[in-house]
Formats: sequence, C-alpha cells, structure tokens
Amino acid sequence: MDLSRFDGLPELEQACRGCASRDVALFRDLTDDELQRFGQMPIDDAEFSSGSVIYRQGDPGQAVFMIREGLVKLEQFLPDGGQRIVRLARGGSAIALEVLLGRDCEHQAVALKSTRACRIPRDVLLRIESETPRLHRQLMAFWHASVVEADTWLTQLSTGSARVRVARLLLQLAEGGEVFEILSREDIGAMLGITTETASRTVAEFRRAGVLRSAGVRRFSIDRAALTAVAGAPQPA
Amino acid sequence: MDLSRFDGLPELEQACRGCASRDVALFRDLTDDELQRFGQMPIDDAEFSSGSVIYRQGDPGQAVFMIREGLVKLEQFLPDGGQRIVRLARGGSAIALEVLLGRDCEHQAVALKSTRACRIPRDVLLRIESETPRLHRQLMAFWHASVVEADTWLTQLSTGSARVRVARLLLQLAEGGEVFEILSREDIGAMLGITTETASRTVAEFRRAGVLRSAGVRRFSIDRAALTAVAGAPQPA
DNA sequence: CGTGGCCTTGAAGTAAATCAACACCAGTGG
DNA sequence: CCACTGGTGTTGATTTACTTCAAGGCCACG
Repeated sequence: MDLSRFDGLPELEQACRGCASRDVALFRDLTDDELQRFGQMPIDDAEFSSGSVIYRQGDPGQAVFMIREGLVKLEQFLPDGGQRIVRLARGGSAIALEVLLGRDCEHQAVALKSTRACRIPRDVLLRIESETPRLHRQLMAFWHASVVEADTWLTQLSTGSARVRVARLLLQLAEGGEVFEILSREDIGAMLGITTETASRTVAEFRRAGVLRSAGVRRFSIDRAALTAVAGAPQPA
Repeated sequence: MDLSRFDGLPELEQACRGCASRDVALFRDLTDDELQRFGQMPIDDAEFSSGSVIYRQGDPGQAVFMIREGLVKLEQFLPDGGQRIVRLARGGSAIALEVLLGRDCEHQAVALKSTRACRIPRDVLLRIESETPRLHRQLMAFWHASVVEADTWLTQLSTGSARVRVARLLLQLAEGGEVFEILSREDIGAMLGITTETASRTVAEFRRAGVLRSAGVRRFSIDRAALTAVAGAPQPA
C-alpha cells in the first residue's frame, strides 16, 4: 500500500480534479484560498490492491475515505459467524462516514479491485467542515448516497428469486461499460443472501444461455436486454 | 389530521422536550435565544392516525418529519409492481431527509399506529441550519441513523430462514416493553421478503409454541429468551 | 507434479412459494 | 335481527426453488 503525501495546493486540487465523480467530489467548490489552506493538511492518497482490507469492523474511527477509483465491498459480520455484504462503493463514494460522529467502523471494507482513495483524517475533515459551511451540503449528499445505495440493495438485490437477483447484480456491475470484472461466487452469494453453489449455478446458466459472455480472465460482457428481461417484470401481461 | 401551530418559544421548547429520544431531538441544544427566533417559524405538529399516508413516493419534497411518537413504515415500489418495506421509523427518527437535498420523496411513508410528528418545511430547516452550525452534527446523526437502520434491516431481517427473520422482527418490535402491537401479516411479509402465508404460518407456530402470547386485540407479549434462541446462532457447537 | 483455491455439477433433502379453501369478524343493508 | 360482503388470518396440498452434502475439474502456484 503506497501512501504519498499531499503537501500543497496543486496536488490536492489535482487530486480532487481526478476524482471519478465530479458531482460528489468533496472539495469541488472550495475557493482557491481554501484549497490553499487545506492543502497543507495531512490528506493521504492511498492505494489498495485487490483483496486488501481498508479497515475492519470495530476499528477505532480515524479517517474517512473518499474513493477515487476502484471497487470496495462493505461487509458486516452476523451474530452466527456468517457475514453479509451490505453495500458496494465505487469511485465517487465515501466510506467510513460514521467516524465523523465518533463511532467505530461499522463495516469491514475490502477492495475488490485495485482501488485508489483519499484518506481524510477525522479531525481534518471536522475542522475543514467547521470553517466552510458549504461543505455541509456535500457531506449530506454523501450520507444520502449511502442511504440510497442501502435501499437499492434491499429492494433490488434482496427481493425475488436467485435468478432475478443475480441478473440485477450483473446489470449493476456492468453499469457504464459492456465489459466488467465479475466477482467471486462467494461474494455474489454474500451480497444476494444465497449460497455460493446457487450463485455458481445461476452464473453458469446465464453463460450457457449466452446472456453472459466471457471476455478475458474474470471479465465478462452481458446481453443487457436479455438480463433486463430477467430482472424486470416477469410477464407484464 | 390535526395540525396545530407553534407560535412561540414555549411551545417549540415544550415540543422538543416531549420528543421520545432526547439524544436525537433536533433542537436539543439550541440556546434559548435561538429557540426564541426559530419558535416563530411555521413548524407544525402533525398527527397521523394508523394507516394514513404521510407522504408518497415521488412527492415533491416540501418538508422533513421528525417523529415524536408512533411507528411509520417506509416502503418502495418495485419495478414489477410489488412493494417492499425498507425501514421502520419510530419516535426520535427523522424521515424524508432527502428533501434537504432537493430530491423528491424516495419512499412512501405510512403510519402503522397513531403517530405524532413535527413537520419542518425544507426552507425553514435549511435556514436554521445555515445559522446554527451546531445543528450539522445532529443532522448527520439522523443520516447516520438511517444508514444503520438500513444495514440492520439487511443483515437481521433479510438473512436466514423465515423462522429466524420473524423472530428477529418480533424482538425488534418488542424493544422497550414486553407487550407490543403486532403488524399485519402482509406487512411482516413485505418487511422480511416472504409471502403473507409464510408470515402467518410462522406467527401461528410461535403462538402455538407459547413464545408469543396474546395480550388483547392485536397486542402480544413475547418470551424474549426463547425468541432470542431462535434468532441467534442455531447451534453454537 | 502435487496442492490448495475456486468453480462446477450432481443427488437428495427441505423450506418456502403457490394455489386454494375456509374461518372469523366488522360493517352494511335488507 | 340476520344474511351478505370484503378484509384478514389460518391452514392444507402440491410444486418449486434453494440448500445441503459430496465429488470432481480446472488452473495457478510452489
């Protein structure tokens, strides 16, 4: 994990410009003056390779992460030892927001592919926030995004048959591009609340049906229309 | 629906004092001075009888509601016409927070029992917020509560067998009191992602087993220990 | 050339959906 | 007062989808 430091304005500005989603980029509408000031602060650019743990459930909350690029799973451990993936975070989203409220990390965050993220220490973000009220709206937008994501997860990925759920998940993964990196069958299961075997069977079935075509190692392309038909209303009269 | 107006400080202060959860009461730590000012604002005390719709999905966002007492379901309609209850809100929680960001209402909110709520118009809350930065933390706490509730919903109520889910739901409903008002079988189904028949069968089974005892019309008391056993780890070695 | 980690597949068992009937009650109108 | 009605809950029989248990395949790795 390679941590390089921002030591001044140009780097921070550059960093924010580079964010995947300009709409939600936290420092998007700061003035040059403000950027200059905050540019001095210890905001790290962190890189996580696929599979590495960004933080663990229960960790004392030190920092918020703004994901710039990549894919991260947030999972929670169940009382009975199992675990469930409650959300995915992509470029443009913020994770570990709960540390702003002084809570410990409520999930375990694991990179699903090579991921770059801004690590913003709690104190820094709180200070910046108290000095620039305009950030509140942005911060709220991040909270909101988490809620929307959670609701979507429930209505789309935890409702209906396994076939339908897998179809909807694939459609989500393939948003913005025909080709995408598929997840392990185990992760698919943990996301959809089904067993690894069922996940495997369903993916295999889609491949045989041709709606899912191999496009390299672990990469696939989908037949969006066909999957949408599976995911949507079964037979609308 | 009876709407009475707060026209001055004493009423608003009184209202906030009366909130079920002091921890999250929005105006909890305003100074007298601030309360005085905001007391003039059009914040309504709204009452909703069981079954009445507080707002519909897609409604243009006009106001945020702070629930003071009662129980509200937030449901979303699925592409295929069905619907799923994504969260319950009780005294102390805030709903329709998305209107602060200018969004339309993202759920349909329906009172499940007689419910009292503060209706705070969007503009008013935004103005109050811009004038009193201390409110930001509180507002964040509300957002956070929504996320936590959503995550809990997923891990507790959408994972495991129908039996286990119903048990966990009953435990949640009975939090803070042995006796509670049970929901319709249809609502139970919509919350847990199971059919009304399965919900009915499971509830009936719990009644026969004596872990759920009738305590008046639609009211029940639970055997917490027995239900916890069902809800928890099945056989921990 | 093994070894371990995923993925796949099969066969059997089971939980839940589905289809269907009926009980119960409150409200309504004869 | 009773018969009718619609809503909700219960229950049964059947079918279906998913889990579970188990084995074997494929491939990257040492």
